[in-house]
Amino acid sequence: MVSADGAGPGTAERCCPTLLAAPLDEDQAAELAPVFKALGDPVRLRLLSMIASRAGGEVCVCDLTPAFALSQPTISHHLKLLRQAGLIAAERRGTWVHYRLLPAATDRLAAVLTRPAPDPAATS
Amino acid sequence: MVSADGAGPGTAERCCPTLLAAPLDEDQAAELAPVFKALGDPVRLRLLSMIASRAGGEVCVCDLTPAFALSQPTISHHLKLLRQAGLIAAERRGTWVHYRLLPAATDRLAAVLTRPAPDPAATS
DNA sequence: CGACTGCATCGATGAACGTCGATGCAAGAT
DNA sequence: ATCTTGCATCGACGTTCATCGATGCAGTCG
Repeated sequence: MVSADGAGPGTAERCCPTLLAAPLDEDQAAELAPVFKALGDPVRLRLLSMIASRAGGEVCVCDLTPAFALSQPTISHHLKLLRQAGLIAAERRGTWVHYRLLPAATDRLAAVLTRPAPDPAATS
Repeated sequence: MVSADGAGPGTAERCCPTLLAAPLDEDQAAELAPVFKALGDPVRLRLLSMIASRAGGEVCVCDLTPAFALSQPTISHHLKLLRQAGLIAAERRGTWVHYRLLPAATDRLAAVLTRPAPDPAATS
């Protein structure tokens, strides 16, 4: 599976996926952009927030849909995009489908946007 | 009593809209989404990275344009979107226009995507 | 002064996106 | 088995986006 804070060798992650420290590689940009694009919609942002801030870590779709003035297929569509971006995961339990956050994704984005250091000994 | 950083109970959370702690407000989502949308493109992601990782903190457009296989108007368009999102700022010095990162924007996004606490008392 | 360079803006075009109603499928209820 | 509910998928429609060539504006150089 995906190693969130994988420190072991052989992982597909580079050493410094920090957007603010070194120029982003073309492949890295192509990999990161869709995830940011998934967050570039108010509805998806609120959906992710509702899922992530849930105590049990899981939310039923039946709790998400009535929170918006949108049709049920539209909410399902946004959830699918968030799922394809690797931000959330779905699990069917009986009649209902529960969604939960995949913290590795948000952790990665937060790391990408975090300034590593104010360059203490960085001369040339 | 604790008076360092307002970590006590009843802390006002209006200053720190953490996406992963509480359901995002509709207005907050509408304000945050365009910024994420600006990052949802590989070209803009690389542009921002090239600007942010510059030592002097400033990059001339003439250094950015030849780094892509795109026309100059297209690069200018992407820079405009990043500027409108509040991520970068432009300054004209003589013939050339220099862009620099606005760290407040990326700091805010990083904070939004950061998990506040690793569940101190909620471990099973 | 006029010519040239760097960058932004304009108008157009094809692709992608957000949204909807209709429909399909899975699982529980009767 | 049949009906009902919860959710995903499909097809369609209008809007937005990414990209381009052409053009305009600001500053420099000869």
